[in-house]
Amino acid sequence: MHDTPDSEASDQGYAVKAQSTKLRTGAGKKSGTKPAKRAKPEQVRMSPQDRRRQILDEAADFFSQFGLTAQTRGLAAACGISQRLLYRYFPTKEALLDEVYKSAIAGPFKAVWFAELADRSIPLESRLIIFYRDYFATIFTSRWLRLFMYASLADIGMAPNYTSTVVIQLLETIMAEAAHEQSIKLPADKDLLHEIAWTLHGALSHYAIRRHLYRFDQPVPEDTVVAIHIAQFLGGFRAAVAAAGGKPV
Amino acid sequence: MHDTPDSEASDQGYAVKAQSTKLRTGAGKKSGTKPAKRAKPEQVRMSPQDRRRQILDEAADFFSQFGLTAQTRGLAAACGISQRLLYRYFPTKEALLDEVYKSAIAGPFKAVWFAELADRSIPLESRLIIFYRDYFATIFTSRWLRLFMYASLADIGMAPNYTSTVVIQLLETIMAEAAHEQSIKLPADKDLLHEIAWTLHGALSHYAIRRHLYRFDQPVPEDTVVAIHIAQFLGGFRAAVAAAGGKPV
DNA sequence: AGTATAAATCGTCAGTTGACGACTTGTTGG
DNA sequence: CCAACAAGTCGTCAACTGACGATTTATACT
Repeated sequence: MHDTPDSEASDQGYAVKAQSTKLRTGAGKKSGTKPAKRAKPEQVRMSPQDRRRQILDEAADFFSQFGLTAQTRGLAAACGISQRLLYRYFPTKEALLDEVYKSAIAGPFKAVWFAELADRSIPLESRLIIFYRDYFATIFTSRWLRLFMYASLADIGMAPNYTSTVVIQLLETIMAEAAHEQSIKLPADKDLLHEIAWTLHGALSHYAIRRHLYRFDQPVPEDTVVAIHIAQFLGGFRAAVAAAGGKPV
Repeated sequence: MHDTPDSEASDQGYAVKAQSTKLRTGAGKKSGTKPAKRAKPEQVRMSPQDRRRQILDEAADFFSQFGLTAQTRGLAAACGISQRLLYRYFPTKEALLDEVYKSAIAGPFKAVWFAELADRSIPLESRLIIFYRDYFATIFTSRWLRLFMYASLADIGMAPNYTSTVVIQLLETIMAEAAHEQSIKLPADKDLLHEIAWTLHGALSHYAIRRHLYRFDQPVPEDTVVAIHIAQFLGGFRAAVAAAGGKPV
């Protein structure tokens, strides 16, 4: 009955396989056959804080993989707990999803990025390369992108504001730096300005989407792709600003 | 697998035969009550071809709006028919989804685009503007993008090949034209070459995603955005090719 | 009109799925 | 060692959902 109840008949592909790694067959928790070096080897019962954290982390992976419509029973199985226990930590599935969004989507953004992008002691091209390397490791991950996309499609409106606000700030920073380095006067229209920055950020976002969502083959190394896009952006910056109506100085 | 349910007329042969009375009644139920005789305004019973077409069209809208996990009962209601009738035209929900994918995702691509993009009697910038204007009206629609995204996330692998193959062809065409107009020698590596073209196509794809999936405010007119991105691409083309390792001539 | 055909509906079944009351059991402090 | 607290599980309900046999009925053709 228990023990991998997901029959292969699942037509939607929700199958939660390979979630074993539990091995919770009694065997006490002491005199571990496996030191594991973990301060908290494997508690049969966890503190509410740890359990909650574990559920949220597992849920981020789970829902990013199977979508927000995936079932709570599958999530419970992935956590190695009963489905009922989820409702001890979250009143409803939707409340759980809200928490997942906050911790896994809005959480990872770093404030340092603004400072690093504005550090004019380094060439802008280098700054951009460094920034995007980190951005790919933090934001443009399979988990983040899929969760964000599922949430966007579901129109849950979860926190589109926070995310978009931060990204807009990044775009403006990049624009200010590029304009400064190339001595170009930017258009006064903020929306137009954002659109120019999107030629870079959107292209790299789409590259990430291609990798993690469309699952296109991606033979070219990530660093090379980033370098190409940044070169393209800086090389075409003057032309883009001109097309947007700004006057080059 | 697309077999007809019982012993219905296998419409495979008809394809595009009956185009008559294609008057889409939308969803309005305001027309006559029971027409009964001689009244062609609203048929109580439709021909299998028309009904099938109607279901597929409605299904594309429906699933693009609510996702591929939306229920067949909802679709039936949207079509104004009983849920059971769906199974007279499609053996399973999955078979229906396959057909939707074929007709609404793979279908809209136009072969003319290749010819138009390669017409060197017109400046490339103009060709690209014309091409993307059409591409936005045909492919970068809310319906297409959402369906494609849902399908990609579900990993149904439906027909990623066809779509990606066509897009790759478009990318190569654009690259060949840009290289010719700017007298630049392209890198031999196809993957690298595609990546350069993606700086344009990916950026515009992402713009469309922003509009229809993320639902960002989009105050800048579409034509302006397209113009900016194309200017950016052509202006930075040489730099991008150089970054990719190609040698400018 | 009358009848054959098939377009369309009704009713229902079996497996899901979010939610939760009631019960079990590991852990802690005395 | 043991009682009390709470972490955790069991079983179940009601609504949902894909699928389909049985039945009704609009339409075309005598």
